[in-house]
Amino acid sequence: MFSEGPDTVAAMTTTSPQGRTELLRPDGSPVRVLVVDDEQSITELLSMALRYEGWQIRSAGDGSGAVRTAREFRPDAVVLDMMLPDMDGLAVLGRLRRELPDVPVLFLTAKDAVEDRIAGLTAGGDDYVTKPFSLEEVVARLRGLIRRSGAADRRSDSVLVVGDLTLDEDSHEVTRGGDSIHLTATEFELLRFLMRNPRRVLSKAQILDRVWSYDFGGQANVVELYISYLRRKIDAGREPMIHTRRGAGYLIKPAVS
Amino acid sequence: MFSEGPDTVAAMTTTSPQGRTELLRPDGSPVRVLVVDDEQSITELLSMALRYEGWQIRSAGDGSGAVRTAREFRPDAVVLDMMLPDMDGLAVLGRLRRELPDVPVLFLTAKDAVEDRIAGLTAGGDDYVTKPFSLEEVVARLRGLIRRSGAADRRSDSVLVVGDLTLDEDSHEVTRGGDSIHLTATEFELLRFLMRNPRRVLSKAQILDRVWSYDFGGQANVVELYISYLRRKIDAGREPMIHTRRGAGYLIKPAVS
DNA sequence: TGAATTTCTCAGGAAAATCACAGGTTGTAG
DNA sequence: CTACAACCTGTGATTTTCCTGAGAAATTCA
Repeated sequence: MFSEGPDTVAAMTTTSPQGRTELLRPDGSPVRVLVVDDEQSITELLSMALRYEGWQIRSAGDGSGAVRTAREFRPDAVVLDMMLPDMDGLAVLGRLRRELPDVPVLFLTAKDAVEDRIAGLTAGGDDYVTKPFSLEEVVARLRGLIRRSGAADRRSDSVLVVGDLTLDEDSHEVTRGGDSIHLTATEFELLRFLMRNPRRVLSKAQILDRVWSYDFGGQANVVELYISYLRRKIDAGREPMIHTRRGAGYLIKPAVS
Repeated sequence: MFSEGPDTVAAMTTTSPQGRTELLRPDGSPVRVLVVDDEQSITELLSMALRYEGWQIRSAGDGSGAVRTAREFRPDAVVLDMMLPDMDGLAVLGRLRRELPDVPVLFLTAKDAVEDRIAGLTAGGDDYVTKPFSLEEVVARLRGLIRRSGAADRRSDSVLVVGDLTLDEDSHEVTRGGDSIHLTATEFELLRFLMRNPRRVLSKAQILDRVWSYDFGGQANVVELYISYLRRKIDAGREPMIHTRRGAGYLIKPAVS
């Protein structure tokens, strides 16, 4: 049966007190994710962020450790750096596949070495992000993989809704009051983060930490700038949904409060 | 001078306040918090304030002491100064994470060092306050962290209610009789402090100590001024909820007592 | 490769918040 | 009733925070 089986991940969702929707396994236990990267700062960063999603995390620093942990931990998804010290990423993948045939993998890869090798791999339903990534990106991709891998129960949809504003995480489509709105990649991620935490004040530091890459070293006022861009596209001439809490941060909420 | 002597002492020694919602762990035992700072004045100040919340406190003055204490004390949350004598704040964080993977951390950091060093730290749901902080700020942030981490028993919600007045700590929204009221950051903190101690006289000294930063060197009548602001916004044309006890302090209570 | 798009820095200016000061008001002790 | 202490609040200076235009740098796409 699948009471303990990690391979069946129906994408049940439940809503926590904060209004956050969490992915859960059919038996109500938390989703399990294995993180594999040789840089410890990366595994720690990812573990933190993914635990905060309510998931159960294990990490490994090399290929053999990954295979060993996978066998015992039976994760529902794997985050795998393609650049590991002991063996080639493809070799690790092969061994993982033997242990966990149906588990989706999110590859981490350097910016340049993308197209050739990865393209083929993602054909099987896997996905990848390039380093340096933003946490929102990793979390979103992972949520998508897990959601789709539990094909039996695909009730959870990928659309966030706040008031008359909608954002589709799969198609990247954004509408307000029915009108389609074009956003750039960064604008999209910022809006997604806001909409995943509606009616909640988010500080500029929080936003920077989640939406921008972990190695971003620039000015903190990019957040102000992109809020400004979003307002121009989303609140333009309408009842504003993005609000400033001076000295605290920003929040999004339905217009007709 | 703003110490009235007897009144202050009387109010300070009042035992467990009624109407205060206390955070407890699932087994009913008090929440445990570890405070790490090398300035003893700071750890003492914090320990006193946090104990007053009904929490169990331990403190450490350096990184190695912090790790040692954490292992044995198993706190539900950690307050961590990023500037420690023996090791880098990030190093301490790493070691703490290994001991206590799921424990939320509240960082204390200098005002200017925010931009560079905080990057990535709030990613896992952690939070930070800048020195000099106000005690209310630290307590509120800690309560938020503990609440969200699930260490606390009841998934207590973030809304304070006194009569027809409500204050939401997540959205920073304040309403009276359904009408939304806009408050500035300082007004918000003052009202939060009053509402967390309803029907209780709070001296100007107490208010100054909790709501303003510990290094505030200004005139004591800022409290009067901000009470005045609050009244204008909250009691405007309604049955007053904020009352003056001449020679003693202020208190808030439901209008139709 | 060149053009279009996107990301980000910088800086000026607007808006808001904080606080000191001081004169007015109210409660109360004597 | 008087005088004083405690409290209230208008005014405005100072500081903080936020917004946004302009353009440079980087990236993407044809």
